[in-house]
Amino acid sequence: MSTQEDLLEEARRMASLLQRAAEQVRADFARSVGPFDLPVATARALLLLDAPAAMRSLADHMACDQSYVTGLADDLERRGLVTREPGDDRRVKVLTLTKAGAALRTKLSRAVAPQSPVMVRLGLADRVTLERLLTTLLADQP
Amino acid sequence: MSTQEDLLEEARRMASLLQRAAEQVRADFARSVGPFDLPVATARALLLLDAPAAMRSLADHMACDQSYVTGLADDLERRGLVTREPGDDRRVKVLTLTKAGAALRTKLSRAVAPQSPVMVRLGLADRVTLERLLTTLLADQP
DNA sequence: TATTGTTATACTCTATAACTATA
DNA sequence: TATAGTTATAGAGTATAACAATA
Repeated sequence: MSTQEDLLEEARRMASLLQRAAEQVRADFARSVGPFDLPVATARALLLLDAPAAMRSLADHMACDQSYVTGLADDLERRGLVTREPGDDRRVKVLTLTKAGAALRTKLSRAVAPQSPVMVRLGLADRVTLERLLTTLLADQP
Repeated sequence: MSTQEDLLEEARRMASLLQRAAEQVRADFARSVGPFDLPVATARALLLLDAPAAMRSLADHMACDQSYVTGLADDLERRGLVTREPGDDRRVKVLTLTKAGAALRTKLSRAVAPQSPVMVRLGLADRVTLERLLTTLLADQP
């Protein structure tokens, strides 16, 4: 009997499962976005632009650098999906969906969410449990 | 009643939690490997070389391209941790841990798993549940 | 003809640093 | 002084394509 080895093996298995689940989520999102001819990051930004938002705020929500958001905003603007206008504080630029942007965002959200493996493969009770476990796992993370 | 926006929001929240959990696992692995002065990918290869393996086989286990393994094998060999010798099929090169490689692999495996956040933050019952949910989520994946 | 491993190169994603214009 | 956004550049990580040796 080897309790220590069992624990190590369990840790390895859990780590692998979490990595694969995350990869599945990424791959599924990319697959859902594919038909829309949008870069994945651009699609993610579009979906987050539920309401008008400062670029800095979008960077926070995407957990990325502000300089990266500049490129995404360029792309969204080039495609006519957002406007980029000064806010009250004139350093800020507010991204607001155009009519076309809102329409595309709606189509995108209809394509993305229902096909998500988490929503398809797990029932409501399981999703609630999974959310609780992952939240515990991530508690007090920096 | 559940609107489209509610579904999207739930899917997004679950995706985010899974991404963050996976990132936590990666960060923890990197932190554990840190003191060993090995690149993360090299450390991962070292841990997988439990037994001698063809480079192609290692690429399969790491889910990466063969050309990438060439670089890892170069690194491991440079450090004196593996030998790289022709197999029966002389196209194949077999990676085998040296004495130093085996010793380092043992130390590494002891350092990596025990402080894993999954093991520390979740009790046994929760880990069993999480494993069941993730396995369901990943069932029948290509 | 197909496969292993190698090499050189290219690509994707994202961050860092320096800058400007406001505040 | 500090912050929002921009620009140019750099780096990590990994793949692609062409190739030689072997099957």
